Amino acid sequence: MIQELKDNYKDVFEEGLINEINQVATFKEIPENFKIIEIGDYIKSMPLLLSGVIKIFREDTNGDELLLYFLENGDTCAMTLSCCIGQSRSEIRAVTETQVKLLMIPVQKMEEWMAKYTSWRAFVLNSYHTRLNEVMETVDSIAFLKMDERLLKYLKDKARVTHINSIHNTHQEIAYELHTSRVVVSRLLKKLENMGKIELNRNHIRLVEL
Amino acid sequence: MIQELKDNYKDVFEEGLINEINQVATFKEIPENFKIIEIGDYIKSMPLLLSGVIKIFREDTNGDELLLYFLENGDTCAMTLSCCIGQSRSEIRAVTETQVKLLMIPVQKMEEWMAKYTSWRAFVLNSYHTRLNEVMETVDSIAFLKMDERLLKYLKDKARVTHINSIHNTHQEIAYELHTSRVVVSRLLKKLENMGKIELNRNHIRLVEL
DNA sequence: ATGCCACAGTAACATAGGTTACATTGAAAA
DNA sequence: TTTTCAATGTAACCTATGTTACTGTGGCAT
Repeated sequence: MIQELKDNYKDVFEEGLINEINQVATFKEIPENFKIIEIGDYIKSMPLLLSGVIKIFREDTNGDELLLYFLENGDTCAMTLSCCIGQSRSEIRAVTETQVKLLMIPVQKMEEWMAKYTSWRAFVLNSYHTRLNEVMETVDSIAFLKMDERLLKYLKDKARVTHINSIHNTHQEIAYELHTSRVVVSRLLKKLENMGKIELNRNHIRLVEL
Repeated sequence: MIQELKDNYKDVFEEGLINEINQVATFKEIPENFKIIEIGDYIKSMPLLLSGVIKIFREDTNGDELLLYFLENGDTCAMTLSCCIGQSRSEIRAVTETQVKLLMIPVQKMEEWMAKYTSWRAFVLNSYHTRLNEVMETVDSIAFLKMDERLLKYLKDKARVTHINSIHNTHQEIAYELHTSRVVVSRLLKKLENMGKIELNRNHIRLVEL
């Protein structure tokens, strides 16, 4: 029995389902900063996150990208869910933020379990619900917040999901994820530092308050 | 038997399900510009759209609002779906754009059918998939497009869902839906008119090309 | 016909954020 | 230690969009 599966999902799935997952799922360990899914990919199996953090990106036709949200332990990517079901291509890119452990579940099992297990149906629907809310929160950020507020939110979100009070990123990387420019990020970070909200160091940023 | 139910869903749902829907659903006819769901509402039954167009809005804490997307014939609001299931409050506002006809389905039936009917499961999952993609398209618009491009896209989307080549809105109303100001909308509409893409008239705008 | 008023046009200005260019600095490599 | 270079700081400028304020106008009500 895969230990993380039992630890993370024993209160979510009934025992029979956990056993089935244990039998058919493939365990994978993937290093930090690794591209798991690219836009346009066909999805053959559904990932279930056991540990670590995954970043989900959206990209436009010019290659500009934007961070949509983070996936944490216990999450699954609803985008991938619907790609599995709908036989359609991925609309997003998934990149590991930290080292991750995950289970890959064959698509046909997904369908089978939808009919068979109440807990699986609840899980799938709940994943969609969570993801939908997450994308809407992203809409809120872009539509209603100014760049300095978005930047601070980004830093706090990143600290939350990684459980580290310190962000190890260059300004350029942050700029890509927020779809702005390095100069703007540097400018606003300095402003946040002057306000006493963060401390700037080379290659990492410390949040003063969480 | 509700005629629109049969007409719209005979290829989507198996006959038994259509009969069940016909028995338990309540038929409603609602006039144009009517608020169906407000942010914070508890949802007791799930709406199924038979005809007409519904607008879905997001709002921030200052009361600023933003159009997320339109619902058309055959759609259901996935937000509502997940509110039903998760017992949570609505995160969005729903307003009729045209007169609409819809069926209200009790929540407990939804759950029951998830176990019983393959076609219902497919429908629910497909709704989530579509809605998720729609919100992501909204993210794209806000993140990657300039206001004049967003404006033109808005006009085209509205023309598409209403099947009318002419938009009957004041500049102020458009400004609210795009979360910008009336002056900006007027300015950019004039620019689009000069480019030959639209024709401006009092209280309505005609799209030259679709 | 006349007055009223919501709607639209437009100028002038303010500001956030994007762009270019260059200086400074910390840390790793030689 | 010295060199090197990615990372950061910062000034100066540009553009899109938001804001304020005022004008013009079509159509309805009296």
